[in-house]
This record gives sequence, structure tokens and C-alpha cells, in this order.
Amino acid sequence: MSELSKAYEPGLVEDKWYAWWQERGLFHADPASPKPGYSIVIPPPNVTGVLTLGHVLNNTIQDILARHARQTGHEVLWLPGTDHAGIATQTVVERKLRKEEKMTRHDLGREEFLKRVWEWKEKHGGIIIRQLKKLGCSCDWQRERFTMDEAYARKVQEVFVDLHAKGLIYRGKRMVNWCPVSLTALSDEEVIPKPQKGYLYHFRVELVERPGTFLEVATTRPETIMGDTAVAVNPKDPRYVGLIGLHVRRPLPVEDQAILPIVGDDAVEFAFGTGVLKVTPAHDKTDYEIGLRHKLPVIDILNPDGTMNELAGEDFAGLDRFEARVEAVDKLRELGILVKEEPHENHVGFSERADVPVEPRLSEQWFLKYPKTAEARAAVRDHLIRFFPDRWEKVFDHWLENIQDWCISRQLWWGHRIPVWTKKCSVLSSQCSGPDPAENRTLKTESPDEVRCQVESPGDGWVQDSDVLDTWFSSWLWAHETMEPAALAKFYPTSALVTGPDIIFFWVARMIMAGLEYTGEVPFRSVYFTGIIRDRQGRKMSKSLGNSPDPLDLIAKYGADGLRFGLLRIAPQGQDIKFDEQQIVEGRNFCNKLWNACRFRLMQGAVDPAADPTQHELSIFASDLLAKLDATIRRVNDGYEAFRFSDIAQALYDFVWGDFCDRFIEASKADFESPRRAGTLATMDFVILRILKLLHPYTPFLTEELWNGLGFGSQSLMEVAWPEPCTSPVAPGPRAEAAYAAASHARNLRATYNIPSNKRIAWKISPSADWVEQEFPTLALFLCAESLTVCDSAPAGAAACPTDIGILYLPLEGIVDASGEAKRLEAEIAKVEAEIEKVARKLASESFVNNAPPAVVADHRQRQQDWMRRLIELQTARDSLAGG
RNA sequence: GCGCGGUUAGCUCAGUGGUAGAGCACUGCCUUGACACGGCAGGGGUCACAGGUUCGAACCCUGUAUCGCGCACCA
Repeated sequence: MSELSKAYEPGLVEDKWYAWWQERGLFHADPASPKPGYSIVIPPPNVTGVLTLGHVLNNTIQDILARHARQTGHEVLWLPGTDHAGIATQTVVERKLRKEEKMTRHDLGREEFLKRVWEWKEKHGGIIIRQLKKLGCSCDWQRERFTMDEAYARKVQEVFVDLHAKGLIYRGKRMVNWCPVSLTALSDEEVIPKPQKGYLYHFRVELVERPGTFLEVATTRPETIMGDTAVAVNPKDPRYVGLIGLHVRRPLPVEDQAILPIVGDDAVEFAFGTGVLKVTPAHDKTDYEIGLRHKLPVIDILNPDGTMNELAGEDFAGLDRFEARVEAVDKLRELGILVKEEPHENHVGFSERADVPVEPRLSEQWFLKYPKTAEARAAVRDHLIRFFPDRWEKVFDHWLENIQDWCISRQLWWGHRIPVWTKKCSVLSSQCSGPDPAENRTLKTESPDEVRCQVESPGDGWVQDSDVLDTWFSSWLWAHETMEPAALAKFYPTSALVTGPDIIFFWVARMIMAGLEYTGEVPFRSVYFTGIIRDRQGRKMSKSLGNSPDPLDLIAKYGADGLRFGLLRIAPQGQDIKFDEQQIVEGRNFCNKLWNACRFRLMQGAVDPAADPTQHELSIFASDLLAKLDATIRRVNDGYEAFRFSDIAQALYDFVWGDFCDRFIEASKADFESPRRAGTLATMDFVILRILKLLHPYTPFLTEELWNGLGFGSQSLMEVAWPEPCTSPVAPGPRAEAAYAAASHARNLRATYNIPSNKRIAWKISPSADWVEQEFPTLALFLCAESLTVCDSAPAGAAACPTDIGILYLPLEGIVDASGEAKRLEAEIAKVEAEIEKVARKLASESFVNNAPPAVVADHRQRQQDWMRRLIELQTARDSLAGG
């Protein structure tokens, strides 16, 4: 390539390089490699999923780690895949079925329905995988896994059998979170408490033993009165102490006003409501426990879909639970026992998937008593696994400390079937029973059948449990069951896990326990928790708000690299990110800036990949740049050490844009027709080569295009070694700093007099050091000088600008009268005097001089001297102006 | 209720005890030999508030306010 286009056009090169990387097998991990291993398993996105900005952030970080590891000499495995996502996927296919064929899954039957889900998966699933490729993700696609792959699925079932044999998995009738829309049980983690504005209804119940005497009960759920089997008070509550053991009459249903006992239970808060609690063991967790303690009967008045059943009475049967609430309040009012309705805000658990209130429901489910909880806590506490940021350690520990058994069965069809078999076929076949899976379970528990827990069917006459497992019960094996023995030996435990803090319990914690239980090792060494991406108002990105930009649109507009770099630059460790498209614009601009810097270099001739600046006598600017490159490499390496991705991006941004483009390239423009040419070009090539390497993890497409286009090598950047922090061959440059600063002062002066920045000026200077004259060509360029000449004393009618390289004089003839300059100088003198006063006050303080570290005091003294010198220069300038 | 995190320039955010920073936005000048997706210069901040520790606090401590996020069986 001899010429580059004027602007970087990502769309023209991205696909080309991605294909090239894949052809060369650069993403593929070889377990037999002699190189040290580095591994990451992808948090498997839902097979139904499409790429979101959250995915972009998460996967870009993983790609950065993977590419950086390759460059630092590791054999890298980044293992990709997708998750079968039980509820989400089943829902998608059911919706399609209803829409296109007006059928439910029950119309098709289990086997046929599952066939349809697989068809859907093959046709529409895994869009996100193609999108990850557009983003540039360097996953080992030969190893793409799916949580329902045959081998993986078998492992999931084997783990179930194993944990069952160990007595950690058991079946029991418990209070679970029931989703009336998905018609399945959920784990506690899938329930999101949301504040709800409702009412607290007060109603009276009559004491059976004392007719005419009433107790006042407060409830938010009057629709469950029909399921009440007691009324409870706190035994320590003086208001009700004599009433325990007496009875009240339940008002609903009106045709069956049962007699309920009054029980005493410590769970009742007497500060809440009236201190009298209605006890509904079938529909509330606390009530259920009270029921157990007092051996109360359980009346289940709800159908699985959240409608009332016949036990609720003829007025309610068939009503939805929320309609029933209105109806119940009406009935209480009709009966004249409704005392008041007061507005009340409380938290109600919502189903994460279906976004409807979950129903606490007594049902037969499979539960897991977590293995290796103590070991998991220790692993994080003792830093066998490090969390970044580390504050999540506390959250993790707190969860494990209070951990509850995990409800792992789901009343779905799509997922890993529970490997439990029952002998007795006549009424149990799920194919021939009613449409409600919950009903099936009831039948099972009632039959005294023989039960076996094993993967394969024990033979004819055995029927498998109709439930499937929670999706997370398969993903918790992801870190090790995705690898064959050779890969495990090389790449396990994995090096890092990158994920959002929202799945710390769902996934991270459980994977640690599974890893410890089944490999005897932690599954990963480091966990990096990303922030959550929000919109400019700080709201979470969501489909319904329409505030979630499509990353593919952003890639089309700004390039994958622009998106990656722009996003990463604003993603500080562990903080949520307020997304603004402007940030991506800046990422794109940065890519273009580097592109043009390289374009400029190419205009001076071909690059030398082996350029070695130490072979040349270097300008002060070149030495300075090399020193800054060295500092940047260190900053970047430190960033990788600490997972500070935005720091790395910022360090590279500052170096490329500020140090390299704004300063060095501008300074270099005076060198091309001078003896400095060779040294300057060598420095430029040396630095560009390293910039491309350092930047490659963040902007892989751009850097690969430039690497190859400029002729640095025929290998991929991924295969070439990461730059070492070289101790700079020449000491860092105070002279260059002084020259840059002087240019800045001079331009400021020019601006003060409204002199257009392109007007050529006949500058004069009285230099402060010998070396300054050697830099006249570069300085003249900086100053946009018509000429730059030395003068011994201040010329008449000129504005003076004291700098570290000497006093610069700007001729003012024909531009402005000298009185204006006098004013300007006076103003500047006043400013400097104020600074001197500030430092002097500090140094006059004995306590400061006596107590502060000597270095700090010395620093202040130095500063005072600098200001004094500047003051004298300014005063001299003023006096000479007045004299001249 | 308990815990965690945030509060610094108009906006988004860096900044772990010693002169308050960056990018964007804004103002002015500039299409100068890569880049207007650009260059140069400039204006703009009682570091949420109140106490405390210290010679010295954006930074450490205590409390308050406020926003966000977890956890929690007040129905």
C-alpha cells in the first residue's frame, strides 16, 4: 500500500481481516502447545438473544484480554457458546406456534414441540454469535458449545444423579415461587421485588366465644381470605393476650364461614397493621411456616394460572386473582365488616421473565442443598479467586452465608429432563394426562411407586419425571464441562471470567461451587465485574423504553473499533456507565486520527520495520517521545495487571493523540529536509510499530490494516510480541518540554492581540541557553514565523513573552499600540504576584516548614523561585517597553 | 431496616494527604505540508453539606442530605 485514503473506512476492511484471522487459525487453541495457557469461557448468551451494549462491553473486554494474552506469548482459549435459556426460548416458540398455527404446545405434545424448538434454534438461534464476529471477538469457534449439546446434557444429568446419591438433591413439598404465566416454579433469584402502591384493608371478624366482640385484621390480600385457616397474634402483645385459643368466624366465602382458631406466634409484628394476622398457609411463606408450627390445615384456593378455584367459593371460582381482590373487598363491604382501606406501599415479588407477581405456592419440587459452600466462601475470602472490584467479595460472602436450598425443577419442556424414573405407567404418562404439568406432579406424589435416579431408563414400564432443570443448573458446569480432557489439562482452571454483577448469584457463585465439587479446583482465578450500561438519564437499557441502541447500527456508523474503543474509554472499573453516542463518535475519531498519522508517515516514504532510533543522533523531540512511549507501555501494563481497562484506553489516547500527533508529528515537520531526517523517521517507525501493538486488543481491525498496509510484517499483529518497556535510550526531555511550552506561550500572546494564527510574524528571541538556537527551524514552525532572529536586548515596540527557552518578542508595529501591551503586562504581573504571595504565606508558616516532608518544602521553595524569576522577567519587559 | 456504591467544570467522568484534571460542549483564531472525524488558544469548579483528625483534606474519620443498587418473612 503506497497511499491511504483520507479517512479510515472500517466497513471496507473489517470482514476481510476477520476472515483472514480465521483462515490462519489464530483463534484456535491448541492444548498441545508448549506456550503457557490462558483461558476464558464466555458467559453464554441466550440462544434467543441479540447483541446489546452490555454484551459489547462484556465481550470486548474478553477479546482484549484474549488478544493481549496472545501477544504476551500465551496459548489462548476463549471458549464461546450459547445457553438454551429454558423459559425464554420455550416462550418464543410457543408464541410463534400460537400466532402461526393457533396451537399450544399441548396440542403438539412434548416430543413434537421439542422438535419445533430445535428447528427454531437451528434456523433463528445464535444470531448473537454472528454479531459477536462483527464485533471482532476472537473466540475459538471450533469449540462453540451449547448447553443442550448431547455430551454436555449428559453431564448435567450425571451431576444430578451424583448429587442425588450424595443426598444433596431431594424432592419435597415446599413453598415455592410460582409464575402464573410461565406455569413453573422459580428460584428465589428469579424473583424481583418491586415496590407496589396498594391498600391495606382492615376488616372485622367476630369472636365465636364472645358474640358481638370483634377482632380487626389487616391484609393486603383480601382475595386469600377463603384460604385462611387461622388468625395469629403475637403472644407478647398485651392487647390480645387473653384471646389465644379462642376462635373467630371467617367471613368468606359467605356460604362457608368456617371457624378459625386464634394462635399465638412470634412471627407476628404487633407494630404492623392491627397486630392481628390472617394466616393463609397455602399462599404465603410466613403463613405456611406458622401453619406448620400450629398444625393448621392448608386450603389452596388458586389454580396454577392465578385464577381462583372452586374452593374459593362460587362467587370467586374462575376469577383472576386481581379481579378476586376487588370482589373480596366488595363482599367485605356488603357484609359491613370492612373497616377501612388505607394506601399502602410494599414490595411484591415479580417473575423476572414474565414480569407478573409471583404466587407463593405449595408444591412438590426438586431442591438442591448446595455443595462446597464453606469452601467457596474460603476461596474468595482467601483470594484463590480475586474479584475486581473487590467489593463484590462482601456481597458474595453475604449471599453464601444466608444461602437457601435451590429449587431446581421447572415445569417446562425445553431443557434438561430430570433423570428420575418411576415405575407405574397407567396414569402417569405425561403424554396422556391433562394439559397442566402441576397436575402430573400431584399424581406422582400420591402414588407409592418405585423411584430411581439414573440417566438411562431402567427399562420398560419406567416413566421419566416430566420436569426439566433450571437453566442455571446446566450453566454452573460451563467452566469445566465445555472442555475435553486435553483442554482441561491445559486450560483449567480458567484465567479470568468477565461478567455483570447481576449474575453473581445465578452463575458466578454456583460455578465456584460446582468447580470445587467436580474438579477440586476453583473454576477461574479472576472475576471482572463490568458496570451496567445506562442511558443518559441513568435508566437501565430496555426494549420497552426504546433507549437501547442497536450495536450493529453503531458498528455500521462508527466501525467496530470505534465502538469498542469509545465504550471502553468510558467504562471505569466497577462503575455503571452512562451511555452517550458521542463517546462512540470519539472512538471513531480516534481511529481516524491514528489512521491519518500513519498516512502522514507514509507520505515521507516507506517504513522500516526494523527501525532502531538508538542508531541515530536524535532530536530533543524524538528523545522525549521515546521516553513517553516507555512511560505509556508501563502505564498500559499496569492497567492489565489491575483490570483497569479505561485507564489503558486513556493512556493510549493521550499518547497517540497528544504526545505523538499534536507534539511530535508537528515538531517533525521541520526535520524532513535536514540531517535529522533519518533519526526522526526511525523514531516514528519505532513508535508507530509499538502503538499498533499496544492498541491491537482495543482496535484489532484498524491496527491489523495499518500493520499490514504499512508493511510492518506479514504475520498478524496477534502473533507478534508485545512491546517491552524499554528503558529509553536517551534521557527524557526537559528541553522538548520547554520548547513545547514556549510555543504555547507565544501562541497565547498572539491570541491576546487577535493576530490570526496563520499570519507570519518576524519573531525575535533572546535565548536562555545555547541549545535553543539549534531548534530554530522547529520553533519557527511552531510560531508560524516569517523569521526568527536572536536579539540581545528588548527591541522597541514589541510584546515580550518570557519562557523557559528565553524571552520571545512579538513586534507590535501596525498591530496595536504599546500602551495595550503595558496593560497586559501589568495584569500578568498582578497574577504572578498573587501566586508568589500564596507560596510565601505557606513558607512563612513555621508549622508547615517544620512538619511537612522536606521534599514538599523544597518543592514549594523551587516554585517560589520560578515565580520570582518570571516576575523579574515581566517587570523587565514592562520597563523596557516604557523606556523604548 | 441492614449493606454497598455515587455526589468534582454545562455534560460524561479521572483524581488515596502537598499548585483542582481530561474529553465533549462553549468562545476566538486557523482550511498551515496527515486528519474539519482536524489544529491552536481561551473562559468555566467553595470538589453535596456539617463537624473532626492534620502544618496541610476533593482524598482520612463521624454525621447529614440526595441518587442508584443489593439483601431482608411487617402480612
